Parts: sequence; C-alpha cells; structure tokens
Amino acid sequence: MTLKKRRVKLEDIARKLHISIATVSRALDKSPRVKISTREKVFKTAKEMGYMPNQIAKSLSSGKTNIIGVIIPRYDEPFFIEVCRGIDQYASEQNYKILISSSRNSYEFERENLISFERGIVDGIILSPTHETEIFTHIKSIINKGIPVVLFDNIRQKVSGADHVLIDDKKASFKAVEFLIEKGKKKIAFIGGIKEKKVFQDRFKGYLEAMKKHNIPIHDELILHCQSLDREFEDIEIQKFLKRVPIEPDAIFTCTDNYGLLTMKTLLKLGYNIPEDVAVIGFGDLGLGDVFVPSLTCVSQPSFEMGKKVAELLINQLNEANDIKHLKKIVKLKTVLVQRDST
Amino acid sequence: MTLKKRRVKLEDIARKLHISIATVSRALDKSPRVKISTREKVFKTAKEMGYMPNQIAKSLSSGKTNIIGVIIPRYDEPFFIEVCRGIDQYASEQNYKILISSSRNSYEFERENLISFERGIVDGIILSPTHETEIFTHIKSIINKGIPVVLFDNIRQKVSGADHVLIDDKKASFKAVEFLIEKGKKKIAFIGGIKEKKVFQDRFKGYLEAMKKHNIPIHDELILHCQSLDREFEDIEIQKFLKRVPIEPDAIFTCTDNYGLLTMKTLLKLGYNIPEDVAVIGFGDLGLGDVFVPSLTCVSQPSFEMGKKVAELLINQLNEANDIKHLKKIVKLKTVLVQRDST
DNA sequence: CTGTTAGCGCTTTCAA
DNA sequence: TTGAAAGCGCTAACAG
Repeated sequence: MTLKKRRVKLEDIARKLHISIATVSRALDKSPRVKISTREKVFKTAKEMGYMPNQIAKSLSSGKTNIIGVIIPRYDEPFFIEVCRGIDQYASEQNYKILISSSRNSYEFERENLISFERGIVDGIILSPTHETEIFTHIKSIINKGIPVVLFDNIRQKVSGADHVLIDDKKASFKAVEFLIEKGKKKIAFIGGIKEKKVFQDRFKGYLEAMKKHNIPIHDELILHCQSLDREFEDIEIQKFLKRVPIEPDAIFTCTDNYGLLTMKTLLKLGYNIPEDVAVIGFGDLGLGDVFVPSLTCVSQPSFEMGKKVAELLINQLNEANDIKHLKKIVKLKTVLVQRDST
Repeated sequence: MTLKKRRVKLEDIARKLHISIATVSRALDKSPRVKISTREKVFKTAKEMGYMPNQIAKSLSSGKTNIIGVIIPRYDEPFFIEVCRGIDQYASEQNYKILISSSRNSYEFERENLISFERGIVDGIILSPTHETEIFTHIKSIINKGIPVVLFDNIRQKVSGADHVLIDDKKASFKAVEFLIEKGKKKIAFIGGIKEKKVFQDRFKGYLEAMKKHNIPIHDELILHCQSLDREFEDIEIQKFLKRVPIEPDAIFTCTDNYGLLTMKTLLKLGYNIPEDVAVIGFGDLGLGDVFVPSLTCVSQPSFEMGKKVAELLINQLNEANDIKHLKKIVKLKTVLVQRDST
C-alpha cells in the first residue's frame, strides 16, 4: 500500500519551495545569511516532508564524523566500562558519539582496530594499550596522519604527540601497603596481574618499596603474579596460591578489586577471619567492594573521571586549529585509599 | 620537516599507474573484471603509497556503513554489558562495528538516540526499551523508513516489523519460587524493581503464581518493589525494607543479582544465617554471585548468548533483499536455575 | 540574501 | 579488460 519511499533530501525541499539547495542547507544551519522568513518556510517544509539529514554525506563533505573511537583491552572489566561511561558522558554533551571496540588483550587486534578506525570513520581515538603492546609504531603512525589520540591507563611508553591520562600506580600501592604496615602487619602478601602489564609492574614496585622502606623482609612465597586473562582462571590461581602458601600472611595487597574479592572468598572458605587473621586490600573501587561482607578496603581509582578527562583532552585536540601544534599533556589523576572492613 | 601530507586516494594510485580510477577501485575489490597483472600492480602501488580507503566515501556511495547502533537503558548494569559483548562478538565476525549509546532510563533519550541513528550512520538498530517506554511509535517510524530493528529484554509491547529476543521472565521466576517452596520455605519475600518495567512485572507474576499454586498466603509486607534507578539507593531501599519487615521471611526471591547480593549483605549484617534462616535467590547470573560468601543461587539468564542472537537476527535482516518481506521472529532463550550456597 | 558550481572519495553503470 | 562519467547528499567558495 505504502509507496516505495525514498529519503527526503535537500533537493526535494528546494524544489518544493523553488529555491536552491544551498539556501535550504544554509537555512537549516540557521545561517544569518538567509532571510528569516525563508528559514521559517524551509523549517516548516522540512518538517512536513519528514526531512532527516544524511550524516554520511555531511561527514564526507565536512570531513568530520563526530564519532570518537575507543579501544579498550576488554569489556569484562568494570574499570574499562566505567571509563567508557565517563567518555560517553562528556562526549555526548559535546555532541559526539563513541564507537567502542575491544582489543581482546591482543596487540594484533589493537592494531587492526586502529587501522579500521584510520579508514576515516572516527575523528579521534582513545586507546588503552594491552599488556602485549610493546611497540607503539601503530599509534605513532595514526598520529602522523593527523588523527588526534589520547592514551590512558596502561602506558608502557610515552608516545609523543598523544595526550596521556593515568594514575600514579606505584605511589598508590606504596601507600596502601604502608597503611597495612602501620596497622602492624608484617607478613604482607602481594597478588598482582600479568607481569607484562605496566600498571601491575608499578603496583608491584610500590609494594616492594613500602616493604623496603620499613625494613620488612620480602618473601617470594608471598608473591603471586596471576597470569590469567580470564575471570574463572583468576579464581583458580588465587585459590591454589592461598591454599599452598607456606607462610601464613597477615595481610594481602591485591592489584584489582576482583583479586581482592576472590582472595576474601577463599580466605573465608578456609576459615580465616578478615581482618583479624588476614587483612585484604583491593584496587579500583568499582562498586562491588562495599557489597561484599566484609566490605573491601581498596585504592579508589577515579575511573569515571578518567573517562571524562580523556574525552575532554581528545575533544580539545579536535577543536584546535590543525596547524597549531598541540602541547601534549600528561594528566595524573589522584587516588584515595578507601578504608572499609577488610583491614 | 615532514610535508603536509594529504591522504592517498584512488586517484593518486590511478595517476601513478596511468590507469583509471574505476580500474583501481575494481582491482582493490578483487573484481574478476580486472587483469590479474593489473590487480597486482595496483595492490603493490597502493601499499607503497600507504593507501587507506575512505570509509565515509564508501558508505555514501554504497549506502552501507557496516555499523550497528545499540541503545541500552544504562551502562552500569552488567547484563547490558554482557549483551553488548555478545553483540560485538558476532558483529565483528561479520565485519560490523557497534555504536553504543545509553538512553539513561529515559524515553526521551531513547527517542533522541533513535533519531540520531536515523541520520544514516548505522545500518540497523538493536534496542532494549526503557521502563518509561510505553509508546512505540518512534520505533515503528524507524522501521517504516526501512531500517532493520531488533528489540531485546524489556519489551512491553510487540512491535510488528522488528525481531524480538527475550526470556520467559514469568516462568523463570515461577520456577525459582517453586524451588524455594519445595525446600519447605513458606514465608517467601519478593524484592523486585520498578513496577513500570515489564520484566519486573513478569517476574512478580511468576512469584504470585507459584505462591498461589501451592496455596501459600501472600503478605504485602513481604513484597518490595525498588523504585531506585541507582545502585546506591537500591542498597538503602533494601536495607530499610529488611530492617522493618514485620514478618521474618524464611526466603527471599529477588529480581536481579544485585538485589540478591545487597539482600545477603544486609541479612548477614543483621545476623541471619544464609541459607539456614533465610534463603536468597537472585536473577541474572552475572559473575558476582559465585564470588560472594555464601555464593548466590540464581536464575541464570544467557546474556552473552542473547547478544549474539540479537546481532545475528539484525545482520540477517541486513542481508536480506530489501523487497523480501522479512518474517519477524520472536526468540525466547532458555534460563536455568543455578543452585549455589544461598539456598 | 540567494544561486551556481565545484568538490568530498568512492561505486557503478554504460560504452568501448 | 578498461575508461568515462554520473551519481551518493551535502558543504562552501564564489558570484551576483
């Protein structure tokens, strides 16, 4: 019954009103170079005809898509989701949409994603490098093509030409461990993530430094670097570690909230009291720590804020004149130790 | 030092090789209508010159962006993230990218998002309606313009012309409650979400039916419909409810995992034993239930699978010839009751 | 204030 | 097997 409907375009409005396409375009842009009465006529007709601008045509012609590409290592990590929320919040205020893709913890995927973004679908890119990412030529190459880039979180190497947003992982973990020491803990275990990941390396360094500063001997048996990239296996690794650890720790500093929760779970099942027998600290503060019983003390990382900041920096770059050489920034966000029942 | 570099385009390759743009385009497409030797030359030159196709131009010309728009009510709900993961998984296999936006639990935002997608940036749309969404004209209007749509999860009203993916909420909760009854529980409380949301309505119906079937009296005092849309307030509402409930329940059926966890937290703090004094069931099975101590029994909803299914249906629609009238499908996915320590 | 016109970079007929 | 040329729908420079 309904006729085959072609999309209404500027030309249709122009023809109907016996004016030029350019005038219609300008009228819809509310350009001051169009008589108000004409503008009104155009708006009215556009509405009547159900006109909807074609974003693709606009983009081709203007060279701007108003889309930001975001590449994160994985979806199933609340930290990245929080950051994306922050990005989305800021971006949508500025009339940008975000295209998220996951590099699945793989350098190759990260590279592929970047290349597919290079095809012009995004105006700029926000990226959190995977643990595998050692070489940054793929990123530099994007920057060289004039596409703005902002990096966040796990940055093994500074990339000139990109903004960076991060926290001071070493300092944060140093303070957390020191806090345990000040509580009188001596046998402090460390549970970290894959060694290759910069953030985990730094958190480990903070642990070591705090121990050293207070002259507490470091036992290798009390140190675990989880190698899993999968939630299920993390659980198994941690259980195995805790069941076999030769020295009973009186505190455990863990590098993510999830490690912290898994640690508490296993400790409780093994019959330990938290925090009396063993204190536990997590890292992240992603909303689950205060649901668990006992609630988890942790380093609170401003994930949402980080997302907003990252988006802000990118959009600033986008708004700069192309020829003005942007002074790239390195922004460090503050962390706080949130004390709850596990310490 | 570096020259102002313009992007390499087909024309540049064509000129260098003294052939036409059309031939270059066809060669890169591996069209059989191009001599193999020409194709090879083109590929070689394209690589040398660092050619990168312009996706926007391609899209304008082909009418296809290979982007799927996804609209979810909120980001901070693991269920939606899992679904998005599933969508992304299937979509990326089929060479689609996804553009996610949140309707922030608001009908108005949902509508706006839809309209912005209508501007041609996406080939099709996946949408999970908010609790506020009562009218579906905005969705129908999209469908009428020929844009494929798939709906999932909270569908108050079937929309002809769209595929639907859901679970049988009523049956799932019926079975869960019946399970509690069979365990000998009599004073079963219900904690649900906003009354306006179809899924919560159905889960409530399942509860009522199970109680009725087994002739167990229903006490209004044992029923809570959380009205919060915010994690923090959910916690407060549940605490208040549990502290004031006049009849002590011996079991609590809750409509999300988060409600279940919050419920357990509060019960533990009030000194109850789980499951001896009170059993608790959640809904969702989103990875936290088995970390908590005690672990949470829950209705397991196949979120990731749902995402894959939804993407599959959408891409099927996209692949159909435009004139073939697609028979819209309603897919119901199975749920399972996962028994853990809280019952 | 309005119109004409030349692109944006690619695809795709139609012709050769 | 290749090329010329007409779009895709919109923007923007230029002219009037």
